[in-house]
Order: sequence, then C-alpha cells, then structure tokens
Amino acid sequence: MMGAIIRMNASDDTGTPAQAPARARILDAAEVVFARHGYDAATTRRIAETAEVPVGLVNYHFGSKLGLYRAIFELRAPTVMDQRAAGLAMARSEPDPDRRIELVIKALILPMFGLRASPSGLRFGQIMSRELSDPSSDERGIFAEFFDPVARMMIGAIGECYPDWSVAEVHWAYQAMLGAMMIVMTDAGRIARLSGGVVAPEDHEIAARHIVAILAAGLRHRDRSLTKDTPAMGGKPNETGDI
Amino acid sequence: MMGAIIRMNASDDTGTPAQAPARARILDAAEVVFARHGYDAATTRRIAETAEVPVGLVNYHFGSKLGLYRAIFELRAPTVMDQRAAGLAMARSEPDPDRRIELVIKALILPMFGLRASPSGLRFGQIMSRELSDPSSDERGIFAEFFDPVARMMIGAIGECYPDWSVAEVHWAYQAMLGAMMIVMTDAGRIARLSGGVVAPEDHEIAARHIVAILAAGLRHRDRSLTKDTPAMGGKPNETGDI
DNA sequence: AAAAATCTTGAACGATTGTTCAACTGGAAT
DNA sequence: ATTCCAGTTGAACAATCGTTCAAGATTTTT
Repeated sequence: MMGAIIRMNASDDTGTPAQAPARARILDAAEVVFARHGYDAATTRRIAETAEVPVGLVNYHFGSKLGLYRAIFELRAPTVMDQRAAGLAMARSEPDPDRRIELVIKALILPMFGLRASPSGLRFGQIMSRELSDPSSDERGIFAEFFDPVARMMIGAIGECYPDWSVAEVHWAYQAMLGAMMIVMTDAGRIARLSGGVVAPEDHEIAARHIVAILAAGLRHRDRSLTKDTPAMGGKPNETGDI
Repeated sequence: MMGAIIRMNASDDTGTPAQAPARARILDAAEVVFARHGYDAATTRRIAETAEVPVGLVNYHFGSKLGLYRAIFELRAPTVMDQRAAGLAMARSEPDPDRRIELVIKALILPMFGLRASPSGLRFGQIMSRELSDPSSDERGIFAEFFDPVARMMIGAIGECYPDWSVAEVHWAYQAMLGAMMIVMTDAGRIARLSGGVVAPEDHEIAARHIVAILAAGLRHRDRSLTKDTPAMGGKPNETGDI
C-alpha cells in the first residue's frame, strides 16, 4: 500500500513554500516527523513521504538518520545560542543583582519562546524538549555539543548575580529555569485541556511573562536557610576543574 | 486484536525480586526498557529478554505492548496520587497562604522525588517524564486518565491559596512547578556533567529542598503587575465548565 | 485417576525498519 | 559531441518489529 509518490513538476507550485530543493524539503519534513515521534520512532520513510521525495534521497543527502537529525540542530541551534549570548551580554551591564537575574532569565527563555512564533521553530522546540528527556540522547551527544557551552554561560551568569550562592544552589536554580521553560516547549494541549481552553500555550508572549515573573521571584527570594551549607561558588563558573 | 485475558490467580504472593513469577518479571523488565527507550522505541523482544522469558509470554499476560505499558501506570500511579492527595489534605489545614503554598508544592513534588529512592521508582519517574513530553501520548490517553484528576486538585489548591489570582496565573504557576519537578525526574547525568560532579541529582532530599525553596519563593513573591489582567479564579477549580 | 484450565515455549507471520545500489536524469565542463 | 558528475529514482537487502499460534508443560478441579 502507498507505494507511489506523486511528483511535483515545475507546473505545480501551490502548497509548499515555493518549489524548494529536495535537501531543504527533507530537512523541513524531518523536523515535522522528529517533533511528532521522537528520534527512534521517526522513520526515514515517513520523512521521505512528507517531503515527497524517494526514500533513497534522504540517505544520499544526509548519510544516515542520525546525520539528518544532527543537521536539524546544526541549522537551528546557532540562532538560539547567539540570541542567548547577546542577552547575557546585555544582562552583564545591569549592576543590580535582583534586576540582572531577571535579564539572565529572559536571556534563557525569550529566544526559545520566540521560536514558537513560527511553526518550524515550534517543532524545533519540541525536538529539543524530547531530546532532553531521552536517556539515549547521550549516545547522540547532541546536547553536550550544541547546548552545554551556553548552559555553562547561563550558570556562570547566575553565579555572578549571587556570588555567595553555593555551587548546588546555582545549578539547581538553572535546572528550575530549564524545567519551567521546557514544559512550555513540550506542552501541546494539556494546559488548554486542564484550564478548559482558557489558557492558551500558543501565546508565547503571555507565557513568557508568567514564567519569567515566577522564576525571577523564585531566585530573588528563595529561602536559603536549608540549602546554603555547600561551599560558595564565588562568581566563577566551573571552578571545579572540569571543562 | 487483544484476545488474551489477564488472569489473577489465588497464588497472589508478596513481591519478590529474585525468582519472581513471570508476570511480575515482565512488568519489572518493561519498566527498565520503557524508561530507557520510550514507548515506541522499546521492543517487546528486548523486554522479554530482560525478563528472561520467551516473547510470547508478554502478549499472553498483557495482551499487547500498550496493555503492558498501561499496566505499569496502573501499578505505580495510585501510590503517587494517594500521597499527593494526602499532602493536599494536610496543606488545607494551614491557614496562612504563604505557608500553605509551600505545603502544596511539597504535596506535588515530594511523592515524586521520594520515588527516586528505589530503582524502580526512578524508572517510573523517567517513564512519566517521557510520556509528558511525547506528543503521541494523547493517543494513549494515559495522562488524561491517571494524572489529570490530581492535576486539577493541585490547580484548585493553588487557586485557594491566592483567590485573587487569574486562571492563567494559577495554571502557569502549576506548569512552572511541574516543569521544575519533571526536569529533575528526567535529568540522568547532565547536571552532574555541568557541575563537574559536584551536584548529584540522585540525592532527592537535597534536590527537593532546592526546588521547593525556589518554587515557594516564586509563587509567593511573583510580580503580578504584568499578568493579573485576566479574570480572577476565585478559589474554585474548573469554574470554566469543563470536566 | 481423569479432565480441564492455565501457563509456557519457540517457531512463524506479514509488515516495516535503515540502508544500499545499479540504473537513470539533466546540465555544465571538456 | 563527448565526458562527467551531482542529483534522482525505485527496487532490493538483511534485520527487526508486534503479534499469533499450535503444541507441550504444569497446575487445579473434578
């Protein structure tokens, strides 16, 4: 069943954004399928069908399924990373710690939420979210390669805001930020279902406003009496010696 | 499809991990494999191999792969849900809102973090986390069945703490809590990698202390000037009319 | 003891997986 | 005009998927 592939010749140009070259169409289709099914459950055939190209082309252009997956991150990750780096640079010019931490939080969150404005950006967010919660992602090494560097920057920036915080306090703060952000990227319909349709996760501006407000207050006013027993970080990232 | 019948015989013994009956061994192995690979990528054969039983037994005892998956939730979910309900009941006896919200947060988080004390509980946490970030989980309907009820209780409890909050403010607060919790369940090694081994996610008591402190402060002190434009919730859950 | 119900086993089924491959296309370089 | 080669195509590969099944083993009921 479903063996024939309909070829779009030069005469037909409706639907897809222009008659894009095959490579780009595959990349686009891959985002859709990987976002929907995750890495393992996504199939090259479904990607090829979605892109309306023969199966063989996928491996010709990207070598392997993993190569295609990596290509998505190579395409999308730099934009987010650059925006975060720029946001952190801006935050550094704010002397007041309590004001600066809000800028740091925004530097993490706004680039990701802004992604959700475009359909393809939304899909990339879902892919990232899935990759983060996939234990076998270590084998692919994508997070370590694409996102660890900026994560260390973020962690360093938090530590600079509050130099008396312990390493653990800084890292758990980052985890809380990451988690709150990720669940927004993840959630497709649950918050709408639970709220009876009142809360719409699609409106990323409103979502960002809520999440940033909560996280900023959380970091500013956290009760440290039970957590400050570990040695202080001293505003220096990675003084533990690791890369 | 779905022809096998699940039989519960009188030989209902107390669980033994060593030479347990086949059904229990399959269930145990399924937790391991589903946690590691996710629903789609997990294979019945690998589960059977891990349980050291022939492949056919899996479908005999659980009917199908989905039946086996559901059986895991039927086994583990009630414990977590009961503990949360008990925690919420306890929280209701605290009159001070700022103190009560901390108990509400703990009612959500502590049962899950406590799960991590045992290996099988840790695996169940990973399975839950993956299910939450899987768009195709809607087709399985597991979250709607097992976790939506207690989610509505949680959301209601937040609304009762701060009756002047809007529906959106309450729901986004819940999302932030859920996200921060989920990333702890998810994270296998990244926080250890990023912190150079200083921060250990295995110590769920310390993790809970940090996350609860941040979330409690976040909800208590959030700046509402940009988010309180939507109508208030009035302390009643689901007044929107949905189930 | 015989009969019935339950559990276990491994082979087998058709469908689907990622990848390979020889044949083919069309346009640029020689 | 010929060579050349990146691009394209669909068939084919071995491996693996979830599930089924007839047969044997074990236990329970009669």
